[in-house]
Amino acid sequence: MVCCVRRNNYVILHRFCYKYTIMKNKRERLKVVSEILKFQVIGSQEELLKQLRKRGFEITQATLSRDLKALKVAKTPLSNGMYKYVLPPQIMPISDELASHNFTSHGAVLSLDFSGHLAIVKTRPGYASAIAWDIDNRATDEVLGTIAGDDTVLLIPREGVSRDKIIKVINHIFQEKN
Amino acid sequence: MVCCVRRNNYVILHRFCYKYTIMKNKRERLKVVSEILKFQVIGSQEELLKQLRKRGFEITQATLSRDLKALKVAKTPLSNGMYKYVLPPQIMPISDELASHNFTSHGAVLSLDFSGHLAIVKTRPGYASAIAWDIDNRATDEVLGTIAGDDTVLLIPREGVSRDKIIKVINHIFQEKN
DNA sequence: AATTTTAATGAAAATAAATGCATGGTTTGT
DNA sequence: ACAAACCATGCATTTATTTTCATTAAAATT
Repeated sequence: MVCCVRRNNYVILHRFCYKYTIMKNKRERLKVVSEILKFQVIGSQEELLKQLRKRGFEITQATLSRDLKALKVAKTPLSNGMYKYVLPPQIMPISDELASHNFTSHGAVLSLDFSGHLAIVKTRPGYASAIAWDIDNRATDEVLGTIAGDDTVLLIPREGVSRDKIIKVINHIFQEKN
Repeated sequence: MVCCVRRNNYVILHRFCYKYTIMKNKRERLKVVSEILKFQVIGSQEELLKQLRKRGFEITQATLSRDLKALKVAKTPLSNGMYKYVLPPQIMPISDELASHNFTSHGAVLSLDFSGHLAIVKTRPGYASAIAWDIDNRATDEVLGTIAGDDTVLLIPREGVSRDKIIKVINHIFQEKN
């Protein structure tokens, strides 16, 4: 940006337009890809492509393959025999814009408690299903399944998963900011 | 496993031999695959196959694909433009219980797993209630009750009912000819 | 011991994913 | 502004991976 100071108005305008037209598409697309993969179980590029089309991105599988490579997205097998594309753990910071779409990070999760090997997540009224869905999709390794009521989620940890681990995972998924 | 107590020595010996002859090959192979992936950058199954051949394992790429799936090995892009197969963070024991049973014939039932004395049935979205109803009505002897969410059924077995029994019953209920 | 089930596997078919090449805009340097 | 170097992308193709089908050995059941 600093370098723009040295340039004349024409060029600055030029670059401005550029950022607004071309690059934005790719960046935006990568962001959207991240968001989709963060919250959904996607097992193939074709599948992901459909999701992107829903959101107005008209690209081919070739481009998507390159995008996934750029994002370092890995394809991993799940316990249920399917596959899932997963984002790298730490590399992708969540932008504020994206975070704002994630209503769950706005305090919908109120508490987490345990009874025996079961966990109970309390949420704001009406949020339980949404929260449960997030848990299902983002903690598949630690959580066997969830059952949601209106403001309560029953969380069944996998065998051998400690309370601490559950706490950590829930915290990670629903932490206020990233 | 408890059931083995009831069996005679012949059977026990028989099973022992089995584990030692056949299974050992596969288990050994999976171990070796893990070892290789732990220390080398492997970018394709063919490449890994070569390493295995070096070590005396004569299998095809199809089998390797299955092995990698069983080990939950993910293929991830590297910064240098190549790919690498990576082991999952914590090496989890493979749920043979789950792997050995297919619920796909019914379509709506995706998986069955256990945590403590509870069982979790995963279904396609929206099917949980219907599945739970079927279970309630057709497995009254084995199942105390169920609670259904949207895509998850919490199944509470009666006291003294084994996991194996539950697996069999669920399989039986949702079996369909192809 | 005979019969039925289950598990592992290879071969081949079916999918899925990666890539070479070409094209059309973009940016940079002059 | 012009030329050269770039980047993002689609298309076609290649390469890679997954799955289906059939077979065989092994294990459970009767």
